[in-house]
Amino acid sequence: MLKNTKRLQRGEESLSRERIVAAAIDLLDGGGEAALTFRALAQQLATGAGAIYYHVTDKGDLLCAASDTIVLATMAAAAATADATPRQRMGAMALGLFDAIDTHPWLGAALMQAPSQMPMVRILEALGQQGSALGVPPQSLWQLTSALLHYILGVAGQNAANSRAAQAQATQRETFLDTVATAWEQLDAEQFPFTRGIAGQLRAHDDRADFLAGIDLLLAGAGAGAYATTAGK
Amino acid sequence: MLKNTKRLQRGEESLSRERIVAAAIDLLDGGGEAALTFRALAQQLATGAGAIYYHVTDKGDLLCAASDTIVLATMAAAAATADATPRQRMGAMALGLFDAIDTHPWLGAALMQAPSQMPMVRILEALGQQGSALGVPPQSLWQLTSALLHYILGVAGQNAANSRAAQAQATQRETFLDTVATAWEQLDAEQFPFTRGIAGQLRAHDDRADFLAGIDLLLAGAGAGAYATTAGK
DNA sequence: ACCTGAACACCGTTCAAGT
DNA sequence: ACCTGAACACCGTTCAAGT
Repeated sequence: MLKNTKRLQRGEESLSRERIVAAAIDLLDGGGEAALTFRALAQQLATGAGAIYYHVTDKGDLLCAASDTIVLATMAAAAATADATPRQRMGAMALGLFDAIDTHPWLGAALMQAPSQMPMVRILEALGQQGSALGVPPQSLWQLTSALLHYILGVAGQNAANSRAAQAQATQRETFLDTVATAWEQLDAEQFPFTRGIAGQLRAHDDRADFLAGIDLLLAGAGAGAYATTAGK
Repeated sequence: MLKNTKRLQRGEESLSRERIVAAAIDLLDGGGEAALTFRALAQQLATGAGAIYYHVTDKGDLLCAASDTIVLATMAAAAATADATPRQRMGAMALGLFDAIDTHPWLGAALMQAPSQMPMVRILEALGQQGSALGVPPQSLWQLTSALLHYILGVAGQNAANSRAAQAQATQRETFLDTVATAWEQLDAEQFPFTRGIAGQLRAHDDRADFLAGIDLLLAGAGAGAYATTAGK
């Protein structure tokens, strides 16, 4: 069904919010946040820059819609894990988000910019549901979920910044962290003994494992271990 | 001692990194991140936009220097607290950062953008030193400090985004959160039962207290309570 | 050495005009 | 209703030219 008066080529679809969001994700994945431009988007969609505003309010709206597409898929996949305890599903969600941000680094910054919008609400909802199922008492649920959310957001932002920095230097994430570690090791010994000491761990560490360790810390602190006897480690 | 050939008015100082950073902080405090512009900065300093680049590498460098000025003062104040346990000093640092970000909302986003730069390193160092003093075993220190750092960063970013959003709507932070809570209450009951349920708590909650609760969760999870018998609550 | 300010290469967003 | 694309009001950064 054609919505355009203009004759469309075979396989060509009329402009729509979904097509715009899909093209936006392509641009973001390809070249990071800087690559998402209304002009670039218009070119990719073979239309004018102004046409996009007919389907999208804002650049913020666009970023939010792009984020939501990915978050929706990620959370649905994690929630659907069969034969899993609430604790395991919670881990799957956290890990799913971590990986999603790893493959779409722009997602980290996008989530930070709209903390009360749909994508974050979806995450909050999923964490809250698993927390309830875990048996965390209602009075503690707010603090636990918001702490988890803040933590996830912090990791997201950090990863986004790191991959942005790595991209700016045209190096891999790994060699970028190595540069940072070396810089830390050359800090003043009097002022920065601790940072100098852990620089090596920065080089060796496993982002994913550390991320999960933080989630464990929060859940353990909330006493989740007490309710979840079958918690996966 | 004048560095300029040009005759300077009484009280006028030649351009310097410190003067530029101070002016940048003024602009940021006055109008948020959007207000920091090389043109605005040049005007405030009665100079040309290009002159600033003689003292500052980048806009990123400028933001980093501005952040560091505030973080340095904040951490020094918290570390200097007399008659305090390491645990209390840790709380003072976290709270000091929270308040600093509250009065300088742009700081939240700025810290997120440069996670391995000086301002964040200063925070890492301070947390690590207190963690050591607390008696946290060296093997656990990396995970604890990086989890704390991520968490603080997440809260920082969230606060920054909230105050940006409130400013965009020209309302107070409080009425902005009220708007969000109302939106959450109108979400689909089937899909978002948890979020609907805690919307009220979003309205009533105390940011500062929740922030501290998260820190407590992490420290408790790390077993810090075991080493710190005199931990302040 | 330090500063000037015009110029460059971009942005997001708007809007008269078209179909 | 939907699209076009020029125009507007900005950006950060550079650089020849000045002192």
